[in-house]
Amino acid sequence: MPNMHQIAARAKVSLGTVSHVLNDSAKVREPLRKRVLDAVAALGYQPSELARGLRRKKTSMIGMIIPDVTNPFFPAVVRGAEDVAFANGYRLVLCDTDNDPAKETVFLNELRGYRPAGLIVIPSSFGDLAAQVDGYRKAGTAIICVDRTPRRWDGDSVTVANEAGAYAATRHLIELGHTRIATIAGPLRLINAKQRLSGYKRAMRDAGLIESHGYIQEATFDKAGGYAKANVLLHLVPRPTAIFAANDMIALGVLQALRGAGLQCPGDMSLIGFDDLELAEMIDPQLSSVSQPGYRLGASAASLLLERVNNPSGRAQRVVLETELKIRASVAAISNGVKPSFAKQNRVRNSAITAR
Amino acid sequence: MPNMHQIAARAKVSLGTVSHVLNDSAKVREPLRKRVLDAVAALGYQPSELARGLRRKKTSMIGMIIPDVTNPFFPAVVRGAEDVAFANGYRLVLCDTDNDPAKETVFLNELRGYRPAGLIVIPSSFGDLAAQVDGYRKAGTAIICVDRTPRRWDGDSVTVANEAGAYAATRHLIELGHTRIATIAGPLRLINAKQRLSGYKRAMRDAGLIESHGYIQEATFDKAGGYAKANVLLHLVPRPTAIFAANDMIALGVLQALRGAGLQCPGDMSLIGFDDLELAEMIDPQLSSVSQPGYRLGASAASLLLERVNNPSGRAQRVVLETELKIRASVAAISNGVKPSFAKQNRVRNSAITAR
DNA sequence: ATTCGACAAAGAAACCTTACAATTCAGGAA
DNA sequence: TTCCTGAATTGTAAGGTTTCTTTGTCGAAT
Repeated sequence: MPNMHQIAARAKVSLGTVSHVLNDSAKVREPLRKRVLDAVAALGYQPSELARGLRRKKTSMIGMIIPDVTNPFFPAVVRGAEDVAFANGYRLVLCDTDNDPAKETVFLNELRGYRPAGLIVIPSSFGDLAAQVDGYRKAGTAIICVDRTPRRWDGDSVTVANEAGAYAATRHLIELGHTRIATIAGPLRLINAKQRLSGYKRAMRDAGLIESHGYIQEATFDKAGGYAKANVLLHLVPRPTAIFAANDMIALGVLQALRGAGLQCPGDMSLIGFDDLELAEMIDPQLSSVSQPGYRLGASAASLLLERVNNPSGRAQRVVLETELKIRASVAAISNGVKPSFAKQNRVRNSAITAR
Repeated sequence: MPNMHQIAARAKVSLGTVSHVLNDSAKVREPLRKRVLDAVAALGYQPSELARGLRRKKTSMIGMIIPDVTNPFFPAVVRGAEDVAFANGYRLVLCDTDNDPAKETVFLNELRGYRPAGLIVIPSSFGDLAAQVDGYRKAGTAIICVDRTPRRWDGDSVTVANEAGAYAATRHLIELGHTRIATIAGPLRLINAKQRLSGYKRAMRDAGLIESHGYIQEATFDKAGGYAKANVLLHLVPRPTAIFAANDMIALGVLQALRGAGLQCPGDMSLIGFDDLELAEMIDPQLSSVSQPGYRLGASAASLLLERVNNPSGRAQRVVLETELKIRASVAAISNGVKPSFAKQNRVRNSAITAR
């Protein structure tokens, strides 16, 4: 591959001049400029990002660490981030941790060697990111957390209103007359799973509903997790009449379990998910879900990150995007239950309206 | 960030020794070795992949160019490639072309600057890859095409038996008694779209069915494309009774159009897709589809590529994976049609059994 | 006519690593 | 003891770029 020396030689200018032409870093008189450009075209020269990065101590790569490309929610985020990054001349290095903290650590370590301009992380674990952050910050690499943050994260982040979304979903089930409402939470070491569980709990409390034993299950954020824990819930006595699943993949697992048990949704069981994946409205029955804007999550993260790259100091920003409850066919009013009046949030929080 | 010099100074050894310890490129006596490792740990040293790549003229990055992360088929491929690459110490740089040849060109150009060890490409266009390949090959960068290849591609590739899959799908519809079978093909500049169309045509020919005017529609490989062209098909007279969609996203668009027109699937229209996305069996009705192994496609591509990286010469390999027809609820036998006997492929190819 | 300033271009150093050639050392054979 | 051999270690150049410093040129001002 040709290098700058060869361009310089062919254009009969110095190395520095070639660099200035290529980067617009100083004025170069038109005739010389043209000679350089001609040489570049003639030799099919492509600058080495390696040498460039080595010299500048920074590349135009952005490392993105996600838990699983296979969960359709994350590609949406990736897409958002990619679009913004690309438009600004940055490239995305995608790392899939497979929800494995060990793999996450490896990526976090290795990525430093590429001197990326920034990192967009959807963390899978609490500890490692926090431990690594210092190293990155010292190297002048910006980091932003998306969708979830590690414990006590004090950097930039873009997340959604998980607690409020879960509250709205649970509340909707309550308003339909359900009282035996279970939830399948995500892994509780993840802050978003925790927040969604809090939202569920607060709605239950606000309605004066009592947590039944076993009605709160913790699962991995995938179909298999949902399937397994749904089967646990289905064997409880009394059986819940509604389930709030902490994400749509879990909800899909629930549907599968229901089908396996010969139960109808929403006839025997109402179900609300979280994410509102594109497929939510295509499946049978159409899945109610708390919609979160995956693309915007990624896009905001990328633009915030780039802002930070250009202005490393400055207060950390925490963007929180809204969610929206989409009601579809997977929920039904309970026929034989007593419909409880829903306690006003500000008035009776924690008070004791018992509906049963 | 600390560099090798500082490690060498702290460990009181030469630069070369540090390098040997780090790369296992020569034996180093245990005490020295330990001193080096201690210094590395103490300073939190991380080798610069940039300097390394610059020196070696090659990095351990693999560029992967895909048309759209948002189509669930591609993440599966990515996942397969990522797993294999990761296991071998390579990292994936993901580029999303958004099906835009211009963007593809940009990526192809820019990526060279990073001196990746190899490229895994799902091409969106015919021309550009072919034009770039020479440059890459000269730079010693291996390239492999996945899922599709450009016209006259003579390098490594991993694809599926598109023609056979489409043939099987169409043949199944014919065997159910359908005679008015339409297809919504993908963009015909893509070889896989073309092959699937050929499979459809051959099945029709083999059964002696005549191509009706307008029964072959070309669409983009997404839901919007399927929706638009399905609406065209629904207004044809006589209306087709079955549609073979060139991928599942198109099929989803078809379902949407059917719903919009108040038609039943499979009652009024049988439908088979291609890809067998995970969601195919979750939607209503469950979608029949030609299953192709996305993960294996990616994994094979990555391992083939790595083989080629280590052994640049050697004949180009073309791996073709099998497809499998999955029949689900979206197809039904036609009630009032005459069921044609399906012509044996080897006997009556191109002969004139007319079924209507 | 000389000096000054502005600007363009050239040249050299630095970035961090690896590969290779050169040097040192220990131990065995003569 | 001296020489030789093989292994361990060291020194240095190279790789391609950017950036800083220096040199050179030209017109304007003194």
